[in-house]
Amino acid sequence: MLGRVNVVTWNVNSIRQRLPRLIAMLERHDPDVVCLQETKLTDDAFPFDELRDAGYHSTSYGQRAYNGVAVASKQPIETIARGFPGDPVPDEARLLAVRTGDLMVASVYAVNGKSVGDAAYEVKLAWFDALRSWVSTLDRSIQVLLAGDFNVAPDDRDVHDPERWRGKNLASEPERDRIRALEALGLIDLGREAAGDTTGPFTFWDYRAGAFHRGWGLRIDLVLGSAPLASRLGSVEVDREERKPTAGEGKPSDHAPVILRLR
DNA sequence: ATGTCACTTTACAAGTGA
Repeated sequence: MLGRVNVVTWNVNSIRQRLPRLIAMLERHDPDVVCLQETKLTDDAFPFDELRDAGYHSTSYGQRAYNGVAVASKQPIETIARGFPGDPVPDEARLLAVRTGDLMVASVYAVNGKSVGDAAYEVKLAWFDALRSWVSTLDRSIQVLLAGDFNVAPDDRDVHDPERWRGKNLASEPERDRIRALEALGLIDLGREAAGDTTGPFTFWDYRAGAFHRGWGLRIDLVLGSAPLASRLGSVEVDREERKPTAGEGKPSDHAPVILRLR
């Protein structure tokens, strides 16, 4: 008998800076599983003790200063993968896959790509191709979840101003093709599934230009589930309050937590 | 696009990445 399970994914943009807000988020949403991105610290500096005190096992795949992904869970965690074969930037900590409870969960932080035409953009596309190859090796007849910051707005409903973003990094067609390639393997965009044919909900607002205040958001934090997992879909919500400077101690991340509820 | 933030360093300002 499977119980209700809540999963949160959140790009915290430095777990050191965000720790008080992270602990408050855990108390607010009481998630069973949490996927974190941009922890920006090495494993030896990860706040395992603070998370344990909050009731969570946790596992980190980190690095100094940049990137870094982690998973926390109320259930014990078995690490499945740190990174994946063929990653064009293997020194960058961008994927941590685990087994916890009855789920296989990967915390994902995709290459940003900087801008279309930049060398980093080509790396981004190659990174997604390698990710696709790895996903193709997974048993997708079990409950698999890829959760994290994919740095791609899958279609025009996922950007505040489609014309302004047309062809730009985070919204370009080659990037969107990479998301569709993951969907072609049977993964389902649960955020879109839950939202239906509407705009948003957005998960990221640039720190600059007062983007949050002006509503200049993007939906780039995704929860992609295998069919057996999607069959348990309850809801997907964005905690946009958390993006506000006033929402907690210290400053907000530029990403809001995404809460996936499974039946 | 860019009114910011977080990181680093032959560091105490400036470059990088987002």
